[in-house]
Amino acid sequence: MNGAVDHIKVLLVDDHAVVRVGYRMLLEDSADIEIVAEADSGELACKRFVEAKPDVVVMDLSLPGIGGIEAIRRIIARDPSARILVFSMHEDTVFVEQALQAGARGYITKSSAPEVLVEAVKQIASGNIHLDAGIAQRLAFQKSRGKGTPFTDLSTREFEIFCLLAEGLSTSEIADRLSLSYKTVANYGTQIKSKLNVTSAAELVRLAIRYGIVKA
Amino acid sequence: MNGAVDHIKVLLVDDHAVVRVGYRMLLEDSADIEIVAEADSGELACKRFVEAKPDVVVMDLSLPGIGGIEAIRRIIARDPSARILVFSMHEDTVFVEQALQAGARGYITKSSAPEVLVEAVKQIASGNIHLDAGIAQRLAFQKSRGKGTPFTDLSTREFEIFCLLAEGLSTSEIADRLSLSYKTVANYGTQIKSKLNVTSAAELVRLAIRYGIVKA
DNA sequence: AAAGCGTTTAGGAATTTTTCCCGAACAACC
DNA sequence: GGTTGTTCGGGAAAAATTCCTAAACGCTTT
Repeated sequence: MNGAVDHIKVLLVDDHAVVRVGYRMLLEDSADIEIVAEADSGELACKRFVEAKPDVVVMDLSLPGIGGIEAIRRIIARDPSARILVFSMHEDTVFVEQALQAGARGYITKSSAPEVLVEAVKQIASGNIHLDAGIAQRLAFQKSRGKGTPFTDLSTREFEIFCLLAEGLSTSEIADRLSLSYKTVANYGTQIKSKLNVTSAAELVRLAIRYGIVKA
Repeated sequence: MNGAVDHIKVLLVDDHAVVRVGYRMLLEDSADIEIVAEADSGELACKRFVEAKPDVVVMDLSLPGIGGIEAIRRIIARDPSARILVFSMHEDTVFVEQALQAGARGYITKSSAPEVLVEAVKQIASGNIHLDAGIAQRLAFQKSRGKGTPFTDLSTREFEIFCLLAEGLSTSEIADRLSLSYKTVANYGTQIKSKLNVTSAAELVRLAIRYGIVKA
């Protein structure tokens, strides 16, 4: 089933037609790679996958409709051996986690050198996985302890303070509202950021919004 | 000075090499268009512009270093007749406003059909302006109601730093990226919050997300 | 040409916030 | 009874923010 594949059939998924042209040109420069289908939405990607039976799917995450993650999930549901390479502009580990959990076999960013894309496609075609080096490192660090949604290992109090921070309250305002020492809240803040693996208040807020905990 | 140009020399500016390959292929499919230079940063774009004297600059906005808006401003400062087409993934009118104010002659998004890019380059080469239809409509609608965004009284530099703050970069990371003193960026941060009438980083991020400047 | 204005840049100093390290109190659980 | 996790907060150092000030630059206006 696995092992070297001499002729690699690829399905390209990206909502920007111009970008797809770039991928196509780059990949077909390799004699053993052929683009057999393209899709500009998650739904279409699933349909094209069934039709074209590609060896590798190269997929952007930001897609109209069901989105890239859900598209991966559906393709994997149909064929658990599907080989999907995510080629996203998001370096955020939350996306990587989601993509891998959905069944992707690789994740590289659009900041990668063009050769990296070709290399990754070949790696994945032959049954390996391929992660961007920097991302793999961060992910490993993150995964060393903890799993599931980022919030599962927050305690009740931590989560409460997290929500207030995400809403924009200052440390002293929170201390006031919860009748806690300023120090306590400040220490919680540090702890929360550490647990959620973010370095700034901004990232914390975006995480909260992404998970619907506060609205923008 | 204007009128039909039989041979259009183009400068391509985008930080992703893969994407540049796509543009190049697409544009050079037209016999009368030639890519005479490429750049992957704002600074390099300015340098290449002086060297190559292109008829049209095709430019992404999200660039490392000084950023796309500032790059436009600098190129226009050198040559007010420069013809710059912005080819961005941001559909938000805030960016369109900033780009046009900086001197761009056109704005299309990466969701556009490939032919639109070619068409826009030709339009701009012959002295016209070219705005994506949907964007033009929204911009006109907004202007008609006199409903300015909260960001209109941010200067170019302020807006640039605002975007980076909203993305979650720390003060020192921004200083590093823009080659500015830490103090300068810190002071900008205070100034920006004051102008936008927010008191915390969290509120700033939410404002940015609400207006589509950064994604959650 | 000179004057005025806005923008960009940045230092000084005081203050506030964050971070890291530590420990106590308390409940729960095996 | 010991271990573990949660809550709470102090101390000290480090980092960030705020407010004030000012130089340099380009642009406009008189």
